[in-house]
Amino acid sequence: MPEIHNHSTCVQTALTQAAQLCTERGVQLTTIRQQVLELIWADHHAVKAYDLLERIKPLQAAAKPATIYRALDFLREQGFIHRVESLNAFIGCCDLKTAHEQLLLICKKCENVEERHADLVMQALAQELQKAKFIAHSKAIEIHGLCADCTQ
Amino acid sequence: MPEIHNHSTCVQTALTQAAQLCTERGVQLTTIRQQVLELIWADHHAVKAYDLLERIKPLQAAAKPATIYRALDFLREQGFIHRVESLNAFIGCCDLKTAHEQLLLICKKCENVEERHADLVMQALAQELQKAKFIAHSKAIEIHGLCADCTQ
DNA sequence: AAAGTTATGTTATATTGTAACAATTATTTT
DNA sequence: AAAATAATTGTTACAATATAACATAACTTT
Repeated sequence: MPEIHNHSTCVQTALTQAAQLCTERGVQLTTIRQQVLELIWADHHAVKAYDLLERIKPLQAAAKPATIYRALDFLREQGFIHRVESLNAFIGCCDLKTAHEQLLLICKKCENVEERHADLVMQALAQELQKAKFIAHSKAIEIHGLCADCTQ
Repeated sequence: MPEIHNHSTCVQTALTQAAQLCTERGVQLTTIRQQVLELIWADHHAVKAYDLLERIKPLQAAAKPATIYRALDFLREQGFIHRVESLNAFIGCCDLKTAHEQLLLICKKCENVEERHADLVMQALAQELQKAKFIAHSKAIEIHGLCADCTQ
């Protein structure tokens, strides 16, 4: 995330694109799913499932763990969010339009998660996988440390 | 893992090196810790904490979750094992001597986990991190898919 | 409208991981 | 060797994360 960034635009773009993709794909962005997606986009931190559960309760009094996990499953299948494996948490995907692999930079201090394309890394990785004769289905590259803003 | 590999040698090396490093470092490779390390090295699959708990019970009747998690913490601190974040599981580290980053190739079929150095990937990653001005403390690169043996 | 599909409600439970404090064992200091 | 200190383990309880299974409701297609 650049220091200066208009977050409401950021969220609006994500929600609009998600809605559009759902229409194209003939799948339903139901109220619950949209609310979960909005809650995930509240900031650039990774959010835990049970935090989402607490946050959605004012909107969906009947919400239970399954409510959240089902919405998360859907949003992941559609590629709208990523699971941060090393945190058991979730973040909104910054680039719904172009298919891409995710390199996640997770700051220990501000807890922001930045998603980067990192084409060169992915290229080197593809080579390495070829060498290993390994057919990749999914890739998780998660780096923990300190982001640019937090290392002054 | 190469198809042909003498696993008992593989395990022996890991255990011997671990014991030696513990002596050098002045830390204790206690019975429990050694047993957990051996159980992790039983094969090249990632092992779950509660599976380890079941497997250690014949040897340590009093074993409880904390018993396992403490041993796992120790073994990780010493760099003898890795946590596979995307599986909530653990594997033995194949290279105790040279410090290195881990690229983990996780086969969905045979469930073997192969650890590779992947210097080119790490180099590209270092460049990307520099570009992002991100100071890395830990790196998890986990690829799920089909290994060479399972793609015939 | 009926049938089929998709989504949600609901209860219960499985899985993964930690906190806190007591008891024991190992190591260092006297 | 005895005492003091540190490290490890025992033990109980519980927190946090995630899924299964089945009932009900809502949409879609015919």
